[in-house]
This record gives sequence, C-alpha cells and structure tokens, in this order.
Amino acid sequence: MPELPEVETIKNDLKRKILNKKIVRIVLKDKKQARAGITGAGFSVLKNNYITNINRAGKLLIFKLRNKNKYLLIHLKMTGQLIYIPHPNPLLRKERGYKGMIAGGHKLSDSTGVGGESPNKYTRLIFNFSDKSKLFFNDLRKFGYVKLVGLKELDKIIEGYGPEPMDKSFNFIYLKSVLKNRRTSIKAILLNQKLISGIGNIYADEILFRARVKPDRRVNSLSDKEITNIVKVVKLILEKAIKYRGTTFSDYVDSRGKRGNFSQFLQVYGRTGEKCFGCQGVVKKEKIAGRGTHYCERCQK
DNA sequence: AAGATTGTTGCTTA
DNA sequence: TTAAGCAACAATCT
Repeated sequence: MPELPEVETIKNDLKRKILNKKIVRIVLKDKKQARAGITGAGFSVLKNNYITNINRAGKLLIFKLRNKNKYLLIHLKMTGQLIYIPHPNPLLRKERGYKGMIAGGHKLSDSTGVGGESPNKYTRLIFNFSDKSKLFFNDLRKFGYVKLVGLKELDKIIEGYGPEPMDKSFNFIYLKSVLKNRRTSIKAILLNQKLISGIGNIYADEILFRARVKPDRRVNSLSDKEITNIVKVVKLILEKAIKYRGTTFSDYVDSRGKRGNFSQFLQVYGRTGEKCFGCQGVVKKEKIAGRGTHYCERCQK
C-alpha cells in the first residue's frame, strides 16, 4: 500500500525522469472506469502539455502542468502503481546494463507482483512522451484515481490535509492540541489524514510498536512524555522508510518496478503469531480503528 | 464460500 | 458543530 514513503520515492524518481517532457498521447486502457477521470476534455488539456513539477500532499501526487493552468492529481490508493519505461531501444539499454529488458518489450528485471511488466491487464492509463518514453498507471483494484483540477480546487484539497509529519509544524504542541478533547484510539489519530498526512496502516503499526504504545490506547490517557515520543518516532520511522525507498508488502513497486527495502525492518506488520523481536512475546493481531492491527502485548502499553 | 485486505468518502449517530 | 464509527467501494486471496 503506497503510504508517504512510497509516494515520496515515486515522486523523487519521476522528477528526475519526466520533468519538462512533452506529453504527446494519452491512452485510456480502461474506458469503463469513469474513475480514471480523464475523458475528452482531459485529453486535450494533457496533450502537448508538459509536467513542470511534482509535489506530494500526504499520499496524493500533484503534477504541475505548464499550460492551461491545470494540475494532474494521481492517488494510488491501495494497489496503484506508476511505472516509467524509458524509450525501448535495445542497444542503448544493453550499454546501460538494463539486463532484464527484452528487445522491443517492456519487461523489467526481477520485479515481482503485478509490477512485472507494463502494460499489463491492470494498466488503466498510459502517458506517452515525445522522447518515446512512457508512464503507466496500473491499478489492480481500481481504487486509485487520476484527476485534473484548477488551482482553486487544488488549494481546497490541500487544505483538507493535516501537517506533513516531517515538517516542523508536526510537533508536540500540535499533537497535544489535536488529542485534547478527543477520546478515540491513537491508531485512529495516526490514520486520520485531516490530522496528520501520509501515514497508513503499515507505518501506523510500526510507529506504535517503536513508540511502545498499544494501538488501542485512548488518546486522553497518553502522557506528555508518550506524546513527545510518538512525534519523534513518527519522524524517525518515516525518514528511515524513505531512505530505504518504502515498503513492499504486496503490490507496491517504485517507478522502475522495484520493491521497497524497508520491508526487512518491519517489526509487527504482517508478523501475526511470530515472536516479537523485542521480547519473548508474540505479535498479536486485532481490528482497531477498523483496520487489521499488529502489536506486541508485552512491549506496548 | 464468506471474510479479510486497505485509503478514503460519506453516512449515521451521539 | 463536531467527533466517532462503520459501510461501501474493487478485486483478489485464503
């Protein structure tokens, strides 16, 4: 599931690859999906346009277009992928060591899951650039979306997001004020995009394990010390996850079709029934805040 | 074969 | 007015 570190990785990679390239053609592979949001009018906005910058708000990617005063939004939701394929020139590729590339095809080396090849049966949209490179939007479960908006609508959407966890504005004072007069679980707070941007189910569990706080703890029971620690750990875990290019659990791959390397550091997510790395306890799983939640009963209070 | 999977929205209830 | 919780969404896997 792409969360903040995964979306950040895709954003940074794509910035190096598609900025200021001319979009010459859009191919909608999944016409039945009005969800894709790109129809006749959208095609004319995108065609012959250029992406001049890419930003991120929480898990949402924001592509700034040079012309027509529009922004292209892409949300990957659970299974969305953005795969960039350079111009398929076999000679060039060989020289640069793209060993997995098959001449004339688009197969990427050693990638797993549905990211193995593009286009594939889950490809919803293809951007063709003037240098013959392509960007594929794949989405197995069709939860993701692509949308064109004006500046006004974009501002409204961004306003709906809470502070970026890595930003200075996400600090003890802020979190304390958010928790005041609330009685829900800390996990529900971490997952609430209006309060904090970008954290999803995997990192929420990993953060709370590292902070040694049980996910179902009511927030009005948290001490100042615990709140301070949660703020610190949120930044720590996300920073490390970005450094390791995100986590691949099922479908996530980066724009080159490669897995994220933070998976090796997962302490509780997906480890139900296994031994806790921190004590002799066992990792438990139960539904908290409406989501499958992993924690160690002994380490986390 | 029903239930779980998850990011987000929208609805209902308190 | 706002918070909290849950269903719904899609498609696949167990």
